[in-house]
Amino acid sequence: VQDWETIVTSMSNEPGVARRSRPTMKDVATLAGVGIKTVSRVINGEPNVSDATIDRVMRAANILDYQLDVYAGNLRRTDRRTQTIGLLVGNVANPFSGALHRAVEDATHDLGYAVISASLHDDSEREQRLVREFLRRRVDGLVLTTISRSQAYLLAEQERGTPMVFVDREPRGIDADSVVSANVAGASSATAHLVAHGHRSIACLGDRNEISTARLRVRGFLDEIGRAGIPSSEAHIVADLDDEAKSYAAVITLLDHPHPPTALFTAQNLVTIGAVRALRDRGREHDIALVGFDDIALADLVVPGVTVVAQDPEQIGRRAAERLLARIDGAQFPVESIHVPTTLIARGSGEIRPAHRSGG
Amino acid sequence: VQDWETIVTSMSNEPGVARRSRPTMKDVATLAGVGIKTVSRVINGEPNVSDATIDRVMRAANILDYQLDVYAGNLRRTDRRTQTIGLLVGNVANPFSGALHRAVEDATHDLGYAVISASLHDDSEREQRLVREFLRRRVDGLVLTTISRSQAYLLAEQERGTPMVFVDREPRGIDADSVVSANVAGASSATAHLVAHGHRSIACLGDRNEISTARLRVRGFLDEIGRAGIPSSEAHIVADLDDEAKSYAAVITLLDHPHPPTALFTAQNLVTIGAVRALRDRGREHDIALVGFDDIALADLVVPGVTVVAQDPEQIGRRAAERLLARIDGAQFPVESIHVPTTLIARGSGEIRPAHRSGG
DNA sequence: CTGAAAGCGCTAACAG
DNA sequence: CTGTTAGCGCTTTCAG
Repeated sequence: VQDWETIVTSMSNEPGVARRSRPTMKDVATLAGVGIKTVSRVINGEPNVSDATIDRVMRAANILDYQLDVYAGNLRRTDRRTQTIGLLVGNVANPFSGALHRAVEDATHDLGYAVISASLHDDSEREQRLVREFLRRRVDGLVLTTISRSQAYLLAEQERGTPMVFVDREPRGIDADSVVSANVAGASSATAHLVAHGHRSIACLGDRNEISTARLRVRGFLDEIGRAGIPSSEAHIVADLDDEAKSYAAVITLLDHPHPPTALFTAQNLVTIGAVRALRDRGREHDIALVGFDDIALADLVVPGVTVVAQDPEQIGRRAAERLLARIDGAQFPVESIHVPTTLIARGSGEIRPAHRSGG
Repeated sequence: VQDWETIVTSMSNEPGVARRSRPTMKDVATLAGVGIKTVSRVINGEPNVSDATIDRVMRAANILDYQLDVYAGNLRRTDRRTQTIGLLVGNVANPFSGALHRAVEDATHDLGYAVISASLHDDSEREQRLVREFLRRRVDGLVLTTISRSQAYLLAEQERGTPMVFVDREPRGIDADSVVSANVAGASSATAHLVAHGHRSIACLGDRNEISTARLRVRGFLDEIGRAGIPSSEAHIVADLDDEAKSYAAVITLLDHPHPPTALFTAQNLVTIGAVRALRDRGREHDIALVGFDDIALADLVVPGVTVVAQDPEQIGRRAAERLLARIDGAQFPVESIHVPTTLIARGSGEIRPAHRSGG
């Protein structure tokens, strides 16, 4: 061992220079007195190395605090795996994105994958820039939430064999796996719930129409309005509410109208929160019904409890990750679009009945 | 252009094989009819290339859908930059972590950095495994939330020049930058707020004692209890509540006691939520005061509103990222521990006064 | 069971 | 303004 210390010392940079350089396999090989390929075998857990050699190599690696360079190895490796996946979510600070992220992490962590994550912020250029950054880092697969009109820019990458699974929103211009909520069915069930409680004047407030899920939720709403035989003139639709403030303002406007709707269907979590605040500020939270799409934190503790159609971001993330991992492993099953069901959770706000109007 | 198509076709793999291989700089160089170094110059935006050549190269790169391999380049580059940073947060699904993550992403995105993120889950072994995975991917810097007794395992890495900034919790066994909330001061102010509203029997409910911030918040609580001249026998301390269910159960136990405290200080966001639910379920939310550490979503819409000492995860993340970027750029300022102030937000629950007791 | 040589995709250092 | 050569840290291939 004393010999080793001498070697280690002699390997350090010029005296006086504090920064010691990062050890390579060659350094470990020199210290252990073996060839570089033997170090590679030990570090990667390959067979056909004697126990004594393994021990020598591991001791040397520990002394030097050696860390394999994943990407350097990947360069020569035939399968070109970086053990890294790229995850694009709506916004890492949004609870839906967080739950999705968590599920992807859980499904991939034990297999040694690292996750490069980024926020889309519903910006088309940003989407493409971020995907490009993932690709420049040679991720083994992509889990993507998108906003661009078309994902055809990924066709060449797909042809090259990079697995990709789209989450939350289905892709366009490319045929690839996707895992999304049952948006139409979920929006329908929310609307049906309000209709069942006697409402005929219902407003639907949603996100930017550019977003496919926003459009699908409006469709589900209108489907149900039609089924209930409600004239479309009774169905107010407000779109392009992409943050809480806009939602709040829109709901205030509705409430201040001479004939406000008796119920609201808010088609996105931030829109729901804006609506709850507006109802509260106008003191109408107990007489105007509300059902939101996507669950929100503490919804059961607000008064009245906020009725929602809950999505299942954990399941979306888990199934997307499983699918991606199978593709990375070379599985050849057909492309599929998986729809994850939503769940209506009644908590009070959605069960408010309309006040009897004298006329009109 | 027709010549190019011929070349492209001839470069594709054997006919019948769908999977076209990923183009390299050499492929782009061949197609553009220039040397590989010229391609490198164009792709990296280096000077001294004629406009005509730039155009030829860019056209070839676009035809082939060429994407630079960041890590292959890094291998030879003198500064060894991967333009990637490693971020370890408590739990990507926790709002505090999400806000922190968002701030780090915002501060680094425009500079071309990618963020590899992972969840600590307050598991010491997991911490070290994840940090190792970051290092194996040669991140340019680390932003870390930790739980291990000591971070001395990072000393060699630090000596090697890898910048690291600790967030939320200060490191031990290593001298490095950190950005944390003013935990003691924040807990004191929460406690002082309750004392100022007439409480003398206050319970402090917190996370696992193993976690440094949990200990600091208890210290802040006890400091204030002492300053107020309250005998420590009046100060109930319940620790090791690391999820909402445990917190709920602990609060139920307290409330069912013959002489429950008149006020609660919950020292972590999930603990606060568990307490709110327990108070509600026992119908005591209007007569037992509550102040939480760390803000929670919709706290203002719950009845009564939940008074909290809010942390500032955005600022923590932003300052940590700024510090890290400066270090990556070679800045040599001294190691610092930055304490980010907290803000007391009164919403109702913390302003409840104790009921007058008949005796003792 | 072990090691030497070649080369992955790229950039540094030079030479034109 | 452009190209050639060497070599980053590793794995592959193949020879012991």
